[in-house]
Amino acid sequence: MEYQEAKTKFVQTWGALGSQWGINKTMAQIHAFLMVSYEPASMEDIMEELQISRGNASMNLRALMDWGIVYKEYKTGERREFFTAEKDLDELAVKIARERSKREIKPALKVLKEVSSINANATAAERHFVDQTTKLYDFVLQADNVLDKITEYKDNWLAQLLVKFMRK
Amino acid sequence: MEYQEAKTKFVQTWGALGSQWGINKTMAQIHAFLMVSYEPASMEDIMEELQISRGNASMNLRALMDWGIVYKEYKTGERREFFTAEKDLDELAVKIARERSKREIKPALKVLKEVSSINANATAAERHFVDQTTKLYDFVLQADNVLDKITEYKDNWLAQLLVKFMRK
DNA sequence: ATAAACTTTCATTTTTTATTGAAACTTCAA
DNA sequence: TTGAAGTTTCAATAAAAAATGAAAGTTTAT
Repeated sequence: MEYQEAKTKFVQTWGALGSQWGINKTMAQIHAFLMVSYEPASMEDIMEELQISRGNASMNLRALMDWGIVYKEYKTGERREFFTAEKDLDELAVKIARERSKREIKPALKVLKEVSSINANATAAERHFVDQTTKLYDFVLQADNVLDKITEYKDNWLAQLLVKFMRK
Repeated sequence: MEYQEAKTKFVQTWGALGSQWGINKTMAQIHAFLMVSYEPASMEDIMEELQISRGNASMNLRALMDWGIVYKEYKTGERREFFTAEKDLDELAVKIARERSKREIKPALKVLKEVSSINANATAAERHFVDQTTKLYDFVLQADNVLDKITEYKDNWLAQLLVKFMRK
């Protein structure tokens, strides 16, 4: 396989993976492209490489910056803006985990708490509902806490986790 | 909040969450509904509760059974099939983790290995590409291994994980 | 202050994904 | 072995999500 072919394949695959995880395809592709770019890329570079429109590039770059996994860079004497991706994988994982916790897990917890706190124990079905949603609340809360703890380590959390589990 | 209202809210919320995680909305809603159903539900019950067509219900129930998180049940003397959800949350998490590893992580690893193994070190850009994709391969492989290890525990893996991390 | 160089926004269009529903299929009791 | 009761399939349709592109908005050098 040639370099160019490999690069395209990588970007496409990462994009497809993204869309299975609730991140839109282009957003994942831009990130993939920047991850393997040796130098910061301009918006033109990105549009060219991924064959996407200016608007699309602009919106997805903004989203990536909101997530904190892509940065703007300025080159002295250059009017244009350049972009780079967070390349440290531990840092990347931590940022993604935090963002998803904030956007998805926290709001879900709120709803779980609400629905599990209703006053309903007249019938067996009602008691079962309260019981199940309470368990789910506890479970998700605990999972979110583990995520928090893990991301506190930042550097090398994954390796540490593996060691811990190997030891068992 | 009343029982019925809470139930609907729970099903809707779980459905929305599902679609952010690459599981389609109806599939997640059916699962949520079955999770909090006191008794096994028939396809009619599900169609009625979620206001969906027979085909939709059938296809998504099949998918849930393929994932191993919904089971068919037969009642003696009843022609119809009934469905229940896996209600043990540890078991549920393990099954979902395994399924996604198989469907998404394993194929991604294969591509990462491919593209990181190309013979390309003529330019700095090429060397950077190989370097980055190799790191990514190692990282994802390690993450997948941790997932494997964790899910081996089955019962209570989450609590154990928390304990391990608290101790540190 | 101006205009060239560049970026952002958002109404419209395209693409992708999910849903419907009717026909085909299966199962079982009589 | 038939047909009623139920389930599955899949081509057609609908809904949702993403992408386009042109106009509006910024920034900066002169």
